Amino acid sequence: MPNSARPTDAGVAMDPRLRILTAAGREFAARGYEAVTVRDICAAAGVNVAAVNYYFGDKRRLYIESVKHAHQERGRQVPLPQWTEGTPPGRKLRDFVDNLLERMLGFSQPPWQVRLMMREVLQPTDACRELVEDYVRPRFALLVSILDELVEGRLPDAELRRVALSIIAQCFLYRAAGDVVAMLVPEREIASHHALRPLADHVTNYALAALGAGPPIAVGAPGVAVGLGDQGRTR
Amino acid sequence: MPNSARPTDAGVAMDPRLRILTAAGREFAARGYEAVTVRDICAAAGVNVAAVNYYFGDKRRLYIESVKHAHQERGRQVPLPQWTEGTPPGRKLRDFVDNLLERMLGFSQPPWQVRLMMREVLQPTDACRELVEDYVRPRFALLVSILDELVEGRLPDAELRRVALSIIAQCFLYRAAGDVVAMLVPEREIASHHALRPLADHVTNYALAALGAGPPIAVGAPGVAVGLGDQGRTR
DNA sequence: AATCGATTCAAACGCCTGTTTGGCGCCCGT
DNA sequence: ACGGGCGCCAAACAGGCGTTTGAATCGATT
Repeated sequence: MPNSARPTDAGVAMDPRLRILTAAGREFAARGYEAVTVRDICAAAGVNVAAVNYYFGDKRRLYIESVKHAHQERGRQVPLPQWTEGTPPGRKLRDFVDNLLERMLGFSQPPWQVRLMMREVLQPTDACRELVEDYVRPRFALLVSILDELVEGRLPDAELRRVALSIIAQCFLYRAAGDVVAMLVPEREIASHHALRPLADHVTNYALAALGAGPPIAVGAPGVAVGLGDQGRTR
Repeated sequence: MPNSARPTDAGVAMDPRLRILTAAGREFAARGYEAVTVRDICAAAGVNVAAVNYYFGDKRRLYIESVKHAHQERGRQVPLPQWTEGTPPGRKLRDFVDNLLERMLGFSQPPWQVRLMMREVLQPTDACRELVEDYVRPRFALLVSILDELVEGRLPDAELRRVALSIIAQCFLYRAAGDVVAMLVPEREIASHHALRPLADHVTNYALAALGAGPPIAVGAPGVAVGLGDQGRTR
């Protein structure tokens, strides 16, 4: 693996392998595996067609590598907040939802990586099982444990898992079906009610209310959480 | 091998146009537009390759037609229940969720039609906007009106729409990401907690509790709705 | 019987796909 | 200094793609 690129080179030209990897991720995310040609990717990455086979063997393996790569990148970009011993579970839930939405909708960075992983979720391929075990399951377990803490052990695990899925589902919808949601909701409402923070508050309050750990959904200032119940509260 | 089918033949051999339409729907639903070849479809439908272009012009238009066809078929298969004047809104909500899940998961019939429409939702093409206006929007409006009735006008429309999306999201998750859900939940739990009826109850109860129109999620017999609140109740 | 339009077919048409090839030039170890 | 190997490339490859063609077949009408 001696490399011809000047080791001190920066910016524009990086490791061709990496250029291919990110270009492939972007393309696959946007248009799907079958619709993207090796030539597309190589053009976008500024390398020769043969480079894909040289570095990755074939298209399929490039795809799998690009999914893994995107997943790693994403994990690095949006880490979970650190909680102290005394952090109340309601606060943790709020942070968790906030973090999940930030990851999925990614207002602060290009969300193509999530879109790529979303494809795996929607139609699992070889890369999927690995992705779930490494990335999804620990998160899911964390959410369940937060909920458990929240209801102080009053609910069986099976029930907790269903509630956890209900929470994830709401974040999932906006990422996976965002285009359709935008068609169903008046445009001005998107900005005011469907931005990241208002959404996170809605999902959290909805869950807290359903669990009896917060007041019912009520009329109030649209985004700002209304009535924090007895739980610790956000920023 | 010239077509032996008498015009009066039943069952096996029907209008070739229709055979192509359903074969195409099945294939597109399973593997996506790009991955499916015209030759695949024609082989499955038992017609010559040229038939696609003869009846539909080209592959793209066949795809659009197959989406529309699947949508119509699906609507015919699972009609909404009829409500009388006095039906309480809680009951309506329950029926609505039940119906939505039945449509989406389709325990009673092959769900490939839903899968096809799901593809449109996840990555809209030309067929999508039409699909949303004809099929999704009226349903969505109905759900919002049920919720409005439920809270007796105490919530603004924007809030109602968010709650409606939260409900839809939960049904959506199980259809779109069913494979991953199955990986996250213990196998025996799938049958007991994630069958149609228990799921519908969970989603409904979750919503009722969040809106303050029912008791919080509580421990109880796993599937059967526990505590119907003050709302009218199911079958 | 002859005619006509609609339907079906085998075969072929370009084009584009993923992949392979063989050679060119550059760095690096000895 | 210099050969060997590594990275890179233009070009070519075989096969599959969507689509077109022109003739064969059929049923109903004249």
